Parts: sequence; C-alpha cells; structure tokens
Amino acid sequence: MPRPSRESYGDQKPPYSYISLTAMAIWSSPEKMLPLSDIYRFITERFPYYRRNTQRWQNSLRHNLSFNDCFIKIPRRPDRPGKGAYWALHPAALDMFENGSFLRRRKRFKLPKLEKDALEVGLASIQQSSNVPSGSTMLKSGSSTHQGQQYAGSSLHTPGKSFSIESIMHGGTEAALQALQHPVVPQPFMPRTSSFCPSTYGSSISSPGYFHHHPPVCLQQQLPGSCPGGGYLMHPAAAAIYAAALATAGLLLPPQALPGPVKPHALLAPCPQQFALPAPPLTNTQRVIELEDSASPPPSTPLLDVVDTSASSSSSDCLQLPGEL
DNA sequence: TTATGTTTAAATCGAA
DNA sequence: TTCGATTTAAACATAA
Repeated sequence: MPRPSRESYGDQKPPYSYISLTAMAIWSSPEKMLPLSDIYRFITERFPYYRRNTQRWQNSLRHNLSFNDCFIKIPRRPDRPGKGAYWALHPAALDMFENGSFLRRRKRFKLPKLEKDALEVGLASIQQSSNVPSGSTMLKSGSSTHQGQQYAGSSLHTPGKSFSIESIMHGGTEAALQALQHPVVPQPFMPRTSSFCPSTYGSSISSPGYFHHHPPVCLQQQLPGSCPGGGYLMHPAAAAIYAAALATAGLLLPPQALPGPVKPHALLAPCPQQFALPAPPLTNTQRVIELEDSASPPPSTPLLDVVDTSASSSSSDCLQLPGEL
C-alpha cells in the first residue's frame, strides 16, 4: 500500500513531532539553516493542519527550538539584517532519527552540560567576530558564498586577525577560539576518518572523516593566499562546534600529521559505535553522476554539492531520509 | 508593538 | 506503574 505524501494529510494532524517538522524544514533549506519565520512558512505550506491555531503550535515550536540541544541558534551576520537568528541542526543530531526517518526518533538528543556550555562559548566567539563592522571584512564581496548562498553566521575574515596555525598550536584555548572566529579551517586541520562518537562530539569532531560524513556542516572551498593547501568553509554551526571541541578538549590535529590519514589523538576515547550520515535520496540526475563517479577515486567533495536543492525546495519527497515513505 | 527566544510547569501518551 | 518524550500553556525578557 503506498503511503500518502506529506501534502495529502490535508486537515489531519501529520504524524510528525515539532522536532521532526523543524528538522525537516532546516534540512530542506539550501543552507541547512533557517530563521524562525521560514520554519513557520515551511510547515504551513506543506501541512494545512498547521494553518490554524498558529499561536498554539508556534509557541510549542519555539519551545522545542530552545529546549532541545539538537537545534543550534546561529547569529545573523550584520550584512543580513532581520529579526531573530537562524536555526540549524546539530550535525550529530541527524543520528536521532531512526533509519533516517522523521517519523521515528531514536532517542532524545542531549548534550552533556560541559559540551553545551562549550558550544555557547563557540557561538559567542562567532557572534563576536560577526559584530565587526562589515566594512572591515575581507569576504564581504561574496567570496564566502556557496552556490550563491551567503552564510548568516560567521564568514568574516578580519584583517589583522588572519588565521595562523602557529597561533592555534601554541596559543592555547584562547588562540584556538580566536582562530575559529572565522569559520575557515585550513586543510591540515581537517579531520579524516570514518568513525564518530555521538556521545562525545568533542572527540568525534576531531576524528578524521567527520566532515566527509557530515556534508551539510562543511562546504568545500579553496582558500586563496593565507591558507596553504586550501581549506574548508564551515557551516557556522560546525564552526561553533569545532571551536567548542577545541576549547573543551584541546584537541588539535597537528599539521605534521599530513599527508595521509591523521592519527587519532591520544585523548580520543575509543568510539563505541560507528556513525554514518543517512544519505538523502538521490534524484535521477544524481544517480547518473554517482554511477559516472563510481569509476573514479572517492571524492572529497561534500555531499551538499550534489544535493539538488532546487528540487528539495519544491518537492516534499526530497526532504525524506532513507526509510521514510 | 510584535516577533523572537527562554524557562517552567503540567498534561498526555507510548514503551519498557 | 514508571519513565521519558512530546505537547501545550503561560510568563517573562529582549530585540527589531
């Protein structure tokens, strides 16, 4: 029996929790983050049930955003004014939906207090950097864009505060945070393995391969000049988490570990389980691309680059993770 | 003024 | 029956 599409719930209440609905909205957006008003819009456009009693469910939704650790508030960039912040999903929170289905939530996503506090520090450091007057930013002219989309968070590159590996290596937490005030992580620091500990993101974020398995949190971008070998433009949420990880655990991946896979840091606890990001369903075009690419070595390009965002914004099917419908 | 965000509390529901 | 997740309501603060 074919299950009804999302739109066909009509006036009936959809079987999704507010957390699921919000995650859906965020996940469907090209930038993987949305302001509150756009989350409202997403839900009301797709689910007629939520076109009434708006005050009630919107209050509940706001409660969920604040209450649940799986949602991260990303401060607006000065050149993108507006009311309220952007909301993103914690990368590790993708794991909370069983089989990638928004219908089933495996467990509540809760960060340990220490890591929650650290994340606040990370976000605060980003917010601090985004308060720099826009006239003094180097990336203002759009070099921090991806597919024409600019980040609301922290794509500022302040003159005089350019990234220095030395400052991270020798400057301690303070310098690490300072360095992370802009979200560009030099390639030598980009982790590369396939293991991930959901319970200890501070460690897992430093695991090699993390960003390959969490494509929405990292958008590839070659950097000119100051970062030899290029670097990655991180999603603001990822940047905050990265800063938090550095701040709490002091986990830094030494550049001399390159080339080749980065060795696990001595402080890393053994991963109790493997984590793999549920892959979104492919469009036909993407399947062709994947087939064509299968003969070549594994790409380092984040998955987001092949996500058909135009389709995801127009079709509810594209929001589904494997296992749904 | 209104939208947004935080927090607390209570009710409901389903799984263990 | 208990426990945890979710929903709902409400009060309050803050920012645009």
